[in-house]
Amino acid sequence: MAELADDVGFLLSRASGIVVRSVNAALSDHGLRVRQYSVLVLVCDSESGLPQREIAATLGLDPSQIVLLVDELERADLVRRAPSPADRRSHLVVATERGHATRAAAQAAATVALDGHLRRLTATETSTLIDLLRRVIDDE
Amino acid sequence: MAELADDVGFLLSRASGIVVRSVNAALSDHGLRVRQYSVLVLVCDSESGLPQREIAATLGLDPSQIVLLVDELERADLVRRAPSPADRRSHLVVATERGHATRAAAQAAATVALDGHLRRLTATETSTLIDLLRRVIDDE
DNA sequence: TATTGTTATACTCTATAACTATA
DNA sequence: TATAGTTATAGAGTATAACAATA
Repeated sequence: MAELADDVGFLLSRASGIVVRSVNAALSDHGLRVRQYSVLVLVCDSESGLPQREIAATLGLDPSQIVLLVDELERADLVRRAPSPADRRSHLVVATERGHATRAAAQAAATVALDGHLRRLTATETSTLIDLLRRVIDDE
Repeated sequence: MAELADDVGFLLSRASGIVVRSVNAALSDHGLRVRQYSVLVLVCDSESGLPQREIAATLGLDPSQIVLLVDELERADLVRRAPSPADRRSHLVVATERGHATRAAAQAAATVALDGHLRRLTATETSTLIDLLRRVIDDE
């Protein structure tokens, strides 16, 4: 990896920066940024809500960061903290009606923004990229 | 892209975060972080130094950010600002002897850290990843 | 007028440590 | 004693705007 243009680390952070920036711009119409959005998506896709610890693990963030993200989502009435029936220490983060609706609209906007950056890749190449990125991540 | 695990944006930022974190840890022995390091690499690989504007464009950063990065590298005696013969507004950032030596050692450390995350990918797959990332970036 | 480098500022993201209430 | 959530803080990264010197 002599050249910077061949450095996977550099390319990853550059690509990530570019994509995150434009997805953030697309999400701003919905009052979201990528981090809040990814929490919302996880919660919406869960059956009966998720404990914050699990959200943190899935997103690779520290649990203390989830607190603030959920605070913001709760303030916007997109999710709420429900008591966990099994463990009184734990909250289950559950999406509200408004949360589900916002997620759908936000996801549509995010997809458009993302697709703009993937338009030079075929569907097969995009799948390959996803597979390769997953294997880099799983390695952690 | 229903699932978060299939979202290229999420995967990119997650992979980038993981790799940057461990490359930063590897570079810390050399008093560098990835952003300073990437400036150093660019400067070392240039024939006769680079104007800051060009560094900014290549790295996708704002010129005002380059000022601080070059300040730090200069303070560590890894680069120096030389007057540009052609344009008195512009400085050419040039690597010092110490800069070249540090770059070599830092690059070796960064490569080890990076390879740790790529070990599940074949050489061909790594090349494919590089190609795909470049095409996502070029699209900007 | 436009461009290079610079300074300043504000905001977001990341990283830790410590605290509380429960288990 | 360990774990879930929380609070606090500091540092790094990102985004803009404005300015002086020079083109």
